[in-house]
Amino acid sequence: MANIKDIAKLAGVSKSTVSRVVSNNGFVKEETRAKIMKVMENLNYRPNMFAKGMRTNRSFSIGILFPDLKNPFFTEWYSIVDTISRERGYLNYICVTDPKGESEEMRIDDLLARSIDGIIIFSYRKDDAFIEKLRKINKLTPILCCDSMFLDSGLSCICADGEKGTYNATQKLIESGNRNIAYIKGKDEFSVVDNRFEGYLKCLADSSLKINDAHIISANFTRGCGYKAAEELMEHSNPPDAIMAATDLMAMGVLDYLNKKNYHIPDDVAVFGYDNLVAAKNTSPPLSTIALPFNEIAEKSINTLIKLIEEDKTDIVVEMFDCELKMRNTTK
Amino acid sequence: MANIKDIAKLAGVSKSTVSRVVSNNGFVKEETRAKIMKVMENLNYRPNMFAKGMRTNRSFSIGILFPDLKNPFFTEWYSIVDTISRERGYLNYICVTDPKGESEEMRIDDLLARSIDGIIIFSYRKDDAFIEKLRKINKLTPILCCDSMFLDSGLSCICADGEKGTYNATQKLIESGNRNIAYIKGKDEFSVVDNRFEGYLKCLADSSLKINDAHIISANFTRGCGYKAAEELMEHSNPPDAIMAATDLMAMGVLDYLNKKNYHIPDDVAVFGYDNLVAAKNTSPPLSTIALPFNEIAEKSINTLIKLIEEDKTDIVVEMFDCELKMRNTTK
DNA sequence: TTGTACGCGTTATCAC
DNA sequence: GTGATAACGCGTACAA
Repeated sequence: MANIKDIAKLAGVSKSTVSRVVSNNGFVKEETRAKIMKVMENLNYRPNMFAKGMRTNRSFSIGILFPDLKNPFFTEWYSIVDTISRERGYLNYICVTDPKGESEEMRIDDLLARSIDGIIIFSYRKDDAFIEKLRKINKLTPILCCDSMFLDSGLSCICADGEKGTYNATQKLIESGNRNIAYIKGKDEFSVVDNRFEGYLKCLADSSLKINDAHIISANFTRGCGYKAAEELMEHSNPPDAIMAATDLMAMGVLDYLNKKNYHIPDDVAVFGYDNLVAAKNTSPPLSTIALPFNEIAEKSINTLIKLIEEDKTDIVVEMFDCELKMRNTTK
Repeated sequence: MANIKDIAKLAGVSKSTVSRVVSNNGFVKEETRAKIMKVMENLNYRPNMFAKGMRTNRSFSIGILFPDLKNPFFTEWYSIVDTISRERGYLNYICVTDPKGESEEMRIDDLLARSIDGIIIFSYRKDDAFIEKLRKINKLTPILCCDSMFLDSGLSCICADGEKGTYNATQKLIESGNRNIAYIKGKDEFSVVDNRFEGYLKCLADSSLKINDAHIISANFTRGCGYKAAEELMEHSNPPDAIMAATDLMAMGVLDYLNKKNYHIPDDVAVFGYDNLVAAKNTSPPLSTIALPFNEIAEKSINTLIKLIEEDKTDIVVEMFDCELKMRNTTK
């Protein structure tokens, strides 16, 4: 691949002049610039990132940690993020972390060893030692968290207000006459969406409805788990008249069960999901759910990280986005 | 951060000796080695990847190009690939390419500028100029293609035998008495799965069934497109008694339509998908489909690329995996 | 407005 | 076994 010296020779100038054109700083005569640009075009010149990085200590690489790529949320989110990073000259390392075990910290070390410019992290973990490590790293390499569980950790964080969203959804169910509202939450060790559950609890309390422990189930985020949770709920001596799930995927499992058992939705049982997956429009019946402002969150995440990288490395940015209720046919 | 010179000074040796210890090649007296190791430990020394890369032209990074992350196939595939690359000391850049436009070539240039060690590519494109460019790059930087469309392009390729898989599925439908088998293929400009279509054509020909042009629809890989295609097929004066789709996602759209119009599946119309998505088990009724050997393909892809990188850079490896029919309830 | 010269942290090639 | 030294491609004072 052509280097800056080749360009200089062909354009009949010195490499410093080429460098000035490439990095767009310093004065270059318009004519010279045009000529150099043309040669670069012809040779399809790209600056060597190693050499550049050695001088500037910047890699224009970002590390992104996902705990689980199978969740459609991440891919949706990443499609947007990748577009923006490319536009701004960055490329992303994608690391899939294992929620069990130490792989998160190891992946972070791998990334750091490659002198990445910043890190975006979706995580299951939140123990103090881990947070402390992140905070330390953040002093040199900006970290952006995308889980509400990091809200008060002294780290930058862009996420959706799952508590408020769930609160509003619960309220909607209550307004429609539901009084026995069950909730399928995530397993305790994966506390990513715990704040959603908080919204449910808070709304019941505010509405003076009693919280029935038998109506709260922990499941593992899969459709199958949603199915089983619904089974457990509906076979209970006092079955609920509405089921909320912390994710659409689990809500779809609930629908699978209810449909199979010929329950009438929403009259026998109402169902509320969370995420507004594309697939949620096509369930039978179409799923009422809580929509995150996907695009805004994705755009804000990457733009914020790049801002932190390029401007104020040690700033802490925290922003929460409101969710929106999508009332479809699983609610009255 | 400490560099090799600091270590050398503190250990009272030259940086060449430190380098020999770090990269573990060349002879160093055990005593000297121990002393150097200790100093490195104390200063928490990490080699600078920029300088190292500049010298060796190796980044231990791999670039992966996906045309569309929303297809669950990719995420499934990548989860496996990422695990293996980490084990072998690599990290992956993930680029989402835009099927329309030149973004593929630009992303490849971006990757090359970062001196990635190898490229894995899933692509929509296959024009001669593009292939030629890839072939040229492949002389220096190993490229592995994961689409059957690259089979005869002189590039390394690991993929599933979509032609044979579709041939077998078509045969199965014919054996069950279906005679009017429609096929929903991809748009012509996105020829990724054309070989699947070939299998359909070949089987019809081998079975002396007439190919009805009105029963062949090009659609755009979404669920909605599958729906519309089914609508077009079923409203035709001579509707089919079976519909095959090039992907499960489109087949699911077909089911959406047929269910809505209260067709009886599979008696009125049989349906066959392709991909064996996790979701295909949960459609109503559960979708008969063609399963790719996911894990094997994923493992083989990354291991092959790393082999090409580390051993025989210019070798060409081609391997095709057989598919397996999953007969569920959308077929007789 | 442009060119010269040097250094960034490594590894590789010598010579000792 | 070890050390000096030359690259690798780029950015940037400083000189012209």
